[in-house]
Amino acid sequence: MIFITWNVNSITARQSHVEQLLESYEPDIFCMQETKIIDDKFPREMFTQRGYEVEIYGEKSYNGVAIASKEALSGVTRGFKVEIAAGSRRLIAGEIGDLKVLNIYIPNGQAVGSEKYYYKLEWICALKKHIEENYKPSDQLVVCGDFNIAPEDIDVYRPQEWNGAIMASAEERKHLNDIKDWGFIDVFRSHHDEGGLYTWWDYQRGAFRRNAGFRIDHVWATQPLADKCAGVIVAREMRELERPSDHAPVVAEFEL
DNA sequence: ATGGTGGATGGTCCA
Repeated sequence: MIFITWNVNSITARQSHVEQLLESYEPDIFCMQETKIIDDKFPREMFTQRGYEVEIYGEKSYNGVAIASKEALSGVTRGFKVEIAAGSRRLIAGEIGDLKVLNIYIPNGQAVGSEKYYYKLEWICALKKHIEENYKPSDQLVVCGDFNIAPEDIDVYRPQEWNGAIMASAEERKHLNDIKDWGFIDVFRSHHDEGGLYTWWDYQRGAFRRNAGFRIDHVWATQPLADKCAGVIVAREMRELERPSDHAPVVAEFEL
């Protein structure tokens, strides 16, 4: 089973790239973030024409998440049960048989100490509560998406220069790690122990050319599912295309 | 120190 998560940075701007990704990898499940479009305007046909079902939760201009899958999702939920302040469309979940999928777009947080940073922390706390109330560590659960956090210094280009700034600060890392401790394995990291492997590069200053990136897009699996993970890669070639997303897809294979 | 880029939008905001 091929599983992909990708922050597309606008589904309309990235339509041809998404088509290329679907043709290259033929994912069974494809989770998207930052679709940036209201549900009525989402290009569903791109998926339905290729035999995918698609579940969406979008808004105008910002945020927005979606899941395309060869088999239809059941039990689809959108957002937290009780939305927190400034609730935005950043979470969609569903199930295929025994497999549970939770696709998230954690707020960026702008800068450590800013209002948006505290919203980011609050959102992560709400996510933890949501997971505790709706899942068990013994479930076959995958949580994926743009977490906007590089979990460790190894996930950051020149961490000494970044020095605890946004996406790498101790407080957001701790909040995220509290969720991981509930029962997740970072399956990319369990298959790769080296540094220099990133999923996001700033559009500015030739960051991709210099591999000045961050590993902020993740696939986390509970132990029963992580045991079935055969491999995880970053599809860097999607970042090399003309007018790319600033993120590259993360592709995981599970033997289900 | 600043600005550099990109998407949605039609001002700026967000990343």
